[in-house]
Amino acid sequence: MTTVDKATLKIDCSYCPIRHRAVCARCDDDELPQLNAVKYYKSVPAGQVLALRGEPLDYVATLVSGTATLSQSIDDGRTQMVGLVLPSDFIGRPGRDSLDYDVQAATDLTLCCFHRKPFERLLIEMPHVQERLLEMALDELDAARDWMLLLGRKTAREKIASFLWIFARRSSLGDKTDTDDAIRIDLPLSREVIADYLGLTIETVSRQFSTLRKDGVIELDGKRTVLINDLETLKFEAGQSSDAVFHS
Amino acid sequence: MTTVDKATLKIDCSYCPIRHRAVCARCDDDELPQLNAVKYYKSVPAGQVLALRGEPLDYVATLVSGTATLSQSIDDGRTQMVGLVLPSDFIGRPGRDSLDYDVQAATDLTLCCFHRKPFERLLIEMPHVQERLLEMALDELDAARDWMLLLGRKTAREKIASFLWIFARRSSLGDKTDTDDAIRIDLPLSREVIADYLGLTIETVSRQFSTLRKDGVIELDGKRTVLINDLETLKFEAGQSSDAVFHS
DNA sequence: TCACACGCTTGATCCAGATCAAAGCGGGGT
DNA sequence: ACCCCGCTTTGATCTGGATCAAGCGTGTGA
Repeated sequence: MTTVDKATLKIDCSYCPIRHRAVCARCDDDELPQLNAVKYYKSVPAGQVLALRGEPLDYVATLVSGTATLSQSIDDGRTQMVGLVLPSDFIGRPGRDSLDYDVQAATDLTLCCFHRKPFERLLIEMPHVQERLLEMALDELDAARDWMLLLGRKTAREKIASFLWIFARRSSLGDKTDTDDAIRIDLPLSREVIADYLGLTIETVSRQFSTLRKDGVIELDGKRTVLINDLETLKFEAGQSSDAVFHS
Repeated sequence: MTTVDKATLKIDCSYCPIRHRAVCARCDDDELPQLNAVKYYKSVPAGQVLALRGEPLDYVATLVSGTATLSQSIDDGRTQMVGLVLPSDFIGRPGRDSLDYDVQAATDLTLCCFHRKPFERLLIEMPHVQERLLEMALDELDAARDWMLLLGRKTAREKIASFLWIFARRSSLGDKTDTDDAIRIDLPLSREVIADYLGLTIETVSRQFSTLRKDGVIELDGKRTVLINDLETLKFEAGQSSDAVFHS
């Protein structure tokens, strides 16, 4: 809504890097023009707030690049991150004009946006989008429930290990080098955001990073880069079984 | 799957007590026969496990009466409840034959079941069901995210108060006596299940109930019945703002 | 009628993680 | 080059909730 939005060149959906993972994943090629017609891109600088709890939001969007956070808070300042938005994830809620949490850019973002009303019409006209949205919502629900186990029952060390495990798994899938070479992770989040994500304080986060390093589970290269030598060890530290099942 | 299932008389959907809240809520009356044709009822005794993490489940269902729990656990025994299933809520995941968590009857249950495959066909044929399912999934996601704030950032006292607040709000809506008469809640859950829900131990749950009683926030009548004199006080104890927004 | 089992409460103690406090240490601006 | 300023690490201490350990009721079956 502020003037920070900067329209980006509109790319044809067929060249979109997340074409097969986003809300449009199930669309046939001949359905794409309909989406193309109403979508628009938006760039958002790191730190900007995209939506505030309860405030109207007139668009929905797919994240094309960058990382955003979803968070809830209590008035005394306590904050809990309730979701991480990664490329191909969907932002916004069709059928309601405000969200129950805040959305903020953790890095610079590129969004593929739709005004809410046209998008809701689209949902009815294109069942493939609706189906995919349902599937994505159910996946997010499963992820949220995994996170509840972490928040309610895991120790600080397990929390940090689980957190790293998520990124490690994601990047080791990316390169398809499924082997056990060391994995390098660039965390897009500050210690404070990590703490809010895990239900810890920054001091505890920092200490756990240090002890995991001393114990040889990880190596640190600067503040934001983590090297993982052995995925199995990390998985073990994360509390094992919970993340065992792995779909699609 | 075991022989404990007991078929119940099949009731016409139009007389169903949850007709307007469940997955069928948006269906027109002339769509109901399609549902009627494939649904079947099932009674489940308290304590029975409906589904285990990762094990195939050949049906999906709407809960008609009773209370069920969704839970995750780590092998060393730590358990976290990740959802409460109340009448009109949906159990199961279309498009996947197993769940990521365990489902267990907390009380005797009545289920309105569909075999999974026919239900998936139904979803495609009846967009109203698909739409409603999406809406319900998004509502659950919001609820899960509220719960993440509770698990990650609230104190034991706030957790107990929030827990009671959920039931209080639900029952005060039910009777439509929106006034501030004392509200009586019959908890369908044991202390152990409450503890697993809130990420606490039974001892802490018990102590917090006691101190809330001493502080005059609640009264206890037996182990499972709670009286709430003043909803506002309870809401305050629960950490206020977080639950402020209230849809539909 | 008893007893014993199970769910709950209450008490005593412990400890993981919070809180309070003080250094490091980059990186960007002048 | 230097100096802030914000982020991070590390140290010292405190504390809320966990853990360990008895009791207490009440319902159930012998």
